[in-house]
Amino acid sequence: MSAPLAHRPAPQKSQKDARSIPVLPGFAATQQHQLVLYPANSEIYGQGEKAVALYQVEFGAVRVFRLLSDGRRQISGFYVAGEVFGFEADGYHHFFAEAICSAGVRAYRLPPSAEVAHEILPLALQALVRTQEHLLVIGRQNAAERVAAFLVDMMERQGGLRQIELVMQRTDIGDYLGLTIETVSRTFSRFREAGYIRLVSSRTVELVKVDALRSLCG
Amino acid sequence: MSAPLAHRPAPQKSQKDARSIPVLPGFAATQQHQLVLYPANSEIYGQGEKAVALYQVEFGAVRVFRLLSDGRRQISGFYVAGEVFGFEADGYHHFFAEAICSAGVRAYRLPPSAEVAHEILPLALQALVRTQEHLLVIGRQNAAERVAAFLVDMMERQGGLRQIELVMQRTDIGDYLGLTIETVSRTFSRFREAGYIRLVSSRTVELVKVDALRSLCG
DNA sequence: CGTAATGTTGACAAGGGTCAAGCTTAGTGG
DNA sequence: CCACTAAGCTTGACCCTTGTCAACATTACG
Repeated sequence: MSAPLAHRPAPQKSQKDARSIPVLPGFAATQQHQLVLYPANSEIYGQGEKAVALYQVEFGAVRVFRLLSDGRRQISGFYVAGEVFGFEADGYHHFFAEAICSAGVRAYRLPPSAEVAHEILPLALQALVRTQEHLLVIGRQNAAERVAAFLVDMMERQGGLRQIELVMQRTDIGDYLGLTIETVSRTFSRFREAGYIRLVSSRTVELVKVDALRSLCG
Repeated sequence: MSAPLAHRPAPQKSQKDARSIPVLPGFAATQQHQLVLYPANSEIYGQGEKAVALYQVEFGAVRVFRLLSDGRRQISGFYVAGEVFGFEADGYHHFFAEAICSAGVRAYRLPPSAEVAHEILPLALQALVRTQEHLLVIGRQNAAERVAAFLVDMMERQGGLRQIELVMQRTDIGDYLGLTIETVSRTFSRFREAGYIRLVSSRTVELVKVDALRSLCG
């Protein structure tokens, strides 16, 4: 399951450019950057491709993941409006990136010899710390702790509002947390029964007892 | 278990400086860098401390890890001669670093406004990719696959020799792979029974069937 | 309204954790 | 040099969490 979708619909360049997300500092208006629209489940880049740009989400959401040969998938991160992804080490992508839902992504072409390194470095370091913290969740926490950490993280990334929209489906959450969809679903149900959350719909969650969830995260 | 060791023996500055590890490019001889000796199990830095330097292992080995409040530990990486660690996002350490065995570590003081960003960026990106790949191992592979991946990785980092020295103990391997020491030990035994490895001693492993191990990794 | 995709729930199995005992090795001191 | 000790490692028995398989419910969509 969860093989990367084969189709890659031709992304469209955006015509209008009314932006709420500021251009990355260091990439002045003269620099090459352009907004591209990706339909839901379309590929933004694939493993093995040459890495030519950094990407910033303008709207929608993106998943970045890796696959094992038998199809097992690990999502290393979700990215929503304002967040940057696409960091690669040796000029080639080691991961896949796909739009979760219809998404606008600004591609910043990388100058061959990066004078923008001092702009990119903080972003890369932040990504590194986030990934290492995720490693702790995956490596040492149980299902309830992982889901709680996920919900709290999502809440904080959506401005701290108690009611959050999960753009991704259960499969994505499972592959992000190293769990099966059944375990994710059951954990949601347990949280609902315990009064920690309210499932407005399967994709809309109200965090009722944030403190309880937070204390679960360790 | 595995709480960070409280004692922090005063590290000694090295007198002689016969080096096999080249100084990081960008940190010229004029830059501030200095070799420090850390005894086994001594702390190099701790979570919450101000991050003032990058570190490169000259000899010995280092573990970088994070703790949950109940003592569960996740080692995000091991570092041996030539490897660099200590990347942090916001000026403070989010992790602990300890010498596994007696280790020489060169500390590169970070200039406040980093002109060396373009030197550091590739290292940070490499660390990011490594961590994301480790995430796949932890999140989606079973015990045998994790241990196989660990052994193959260790082999490659020690020059590809079939006989490798594991400087870390089983507890460290477990906390790196998200497993208990018992499971690590049992998996080693299974590999031995299957003829994949030979346990010369508990810390010395000969990889007899590298291909078998490699195909286990996915 | 019908169909497919997505999500939920239950029964069962298995992989890995926990607890406990014993073994091996290294270090220490008589 | 050997005995004692402690730390580290291995192995076994048992159990629990999570995965697997299956059925069913719900939602989205044509």
